[in-house]
Amino acid sequence: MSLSHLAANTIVVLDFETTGLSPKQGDRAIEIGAVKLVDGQVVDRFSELMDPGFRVSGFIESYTGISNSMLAGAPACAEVMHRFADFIQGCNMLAHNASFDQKFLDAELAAISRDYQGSFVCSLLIGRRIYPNAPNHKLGTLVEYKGVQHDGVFHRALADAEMTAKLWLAMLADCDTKMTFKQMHTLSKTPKAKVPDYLSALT
DNA sequence: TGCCAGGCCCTCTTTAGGGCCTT
Repeated sequence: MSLSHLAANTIVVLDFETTGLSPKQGDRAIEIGAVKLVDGQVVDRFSELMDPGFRVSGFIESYTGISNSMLAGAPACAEVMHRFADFIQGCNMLAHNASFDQKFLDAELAAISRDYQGSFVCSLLIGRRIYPNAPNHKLGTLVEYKGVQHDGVFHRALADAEMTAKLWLAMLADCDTKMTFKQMHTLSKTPKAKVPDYLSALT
């Protein structure tokens, strides 16, 4: 399905918390958070913990604030991901460092034989192109750099998805509010040296 | 035994190496 066959004005901004960096190494999702934007307005939210079936490391407990006891009472990944697959039907998606979230989405949906049609755009890649003078391009840094309001919660899925959505809207405002998802997708893939001048040094 | 992510992107590049980002 091409981008044009999806709801052009609807984007799901998503963020996974996981047991590690690589589903190929056995890592699983432990939380999914997402906000659905229609014409730049939040119209729906998704936030669920999920039990990966094994204990997470102390590092992950500390990094995310998600404890093994919290996960012990959560539904299994398969149950949550079925609901999330329904949530993202017909939508394009956005994430910060999207390749990371996409590989976990692909792995978790493959495990339950579900699929999706949307494409991903990456706010990290866009940030590197349009804010070259930012101290770095971590989500938290760009949120501060752009003065995006936040509640101080980081590394929880819904909070990070909300911040990524606000960052996305700030990026759109800086580039051109009328830029389409497809145009932003193209920008994210444009070699940095070929990004138009008026977009390549925003602050 | 020893290793253990992977895509993007820059540069002292392309016959490569290393930092940045995500958990």
